[in-house]
Amino acid sequence: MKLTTADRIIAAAETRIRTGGYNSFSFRDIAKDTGLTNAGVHHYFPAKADLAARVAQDYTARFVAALDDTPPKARVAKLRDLFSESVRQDGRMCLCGLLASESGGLPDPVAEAARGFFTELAVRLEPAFPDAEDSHTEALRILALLEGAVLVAFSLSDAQLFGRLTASLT
Amino acid sequence: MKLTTADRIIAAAETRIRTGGYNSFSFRDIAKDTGLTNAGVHHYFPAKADLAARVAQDYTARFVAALDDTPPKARVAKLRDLFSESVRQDGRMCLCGLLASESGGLPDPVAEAARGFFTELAVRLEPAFPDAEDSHTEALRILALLEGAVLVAFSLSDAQLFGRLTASLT
DNA sequence: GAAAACTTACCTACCAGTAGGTAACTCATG
DNA sequence: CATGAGTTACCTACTGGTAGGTAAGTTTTC
Repeated sequence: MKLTTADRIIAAAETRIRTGGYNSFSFRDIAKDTGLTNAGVHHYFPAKADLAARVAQDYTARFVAALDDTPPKARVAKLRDLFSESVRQDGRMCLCGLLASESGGLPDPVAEAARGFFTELAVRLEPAFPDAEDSHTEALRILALLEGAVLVAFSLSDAQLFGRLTASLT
Repeated sequence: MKLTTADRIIAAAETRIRTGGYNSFSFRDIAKDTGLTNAGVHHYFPAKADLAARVAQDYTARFVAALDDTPPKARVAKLRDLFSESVRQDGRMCLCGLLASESGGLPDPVAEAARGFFTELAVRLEPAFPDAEDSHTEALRILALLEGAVLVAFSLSDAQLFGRLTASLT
């Protein structure tokens, strides 16, 4: 199954954003990455915000799908694995963690898409804490720890560090 | 005590970076903020990387000084307070957390300055864990949790959330 | 009066986004 | 089955605006 042009654009944009953030890439960069021209990219995504929001939505959807396919009790460990892969394989930041941190200066749809990553995943993590007093906060605590661990490991360029920082999540 | 022009530039740049990241502000923005011109800002900081690196160094120095003034056992709580203030008062991200997440696309001196935030603070947190097997990792774990909590609270625009996410640090 | 602190004026490079065209494909009609 | 209408997927060429940065002059301060 071949990737559509739109998907290749999305993939290129994800890589670009995950290395330097929303303002670090241009349509021309994406054009070079995909073999298109500036206008060719605009044909699929009229505005930069459209593209970035779509990238964040697709990224979130992948995580959501993986959690929905995992029994509640195993979801924390599953999410840790997903984040771990992200750091280890790509040596890159979490896309939505990066966008969230920049969200003060982002177009609204992009900031909202980044927010969606946390709210959507939190909902899927809550069933993992059936006995907790406040399972929502508990879920967000997991996400905060994972995001922080990715951030520190990424900054220090130490892929193994992520595992040590999140050892408490079994 | 009046602020020097250089310090006003640094303060303006810190605010700008903390809302949208390194690539979201320009010399012209800083000029407007300080009442100077584009070239006036360049007079103090020849290149953008110089300015951003200096902002990160000053930011780090403030945290370092506060921890050095605090007895080892109270440092984790102190750092939590500092981060909490950062979120509550300003409603902004941690400067070095943001820069660290963008560091894949940043000039080297800036990325290194952001890294310095973690390494410097980790060293000061280690004495808080005299019995730990690996006090360095323990210190980085604290930093990861704090950064993640700031990130999530910032993204969801919920200042109180930070307190709940970091309740385990007493 | 010399150094420090600026300003005006400018350059080159790049940005997101647009106007208008073209080649190829789909699909209904005769 | 052929034809023409409409659509998709691009491209070339360009716009107004902004980016970081600089050269040279003016003002302020000591």
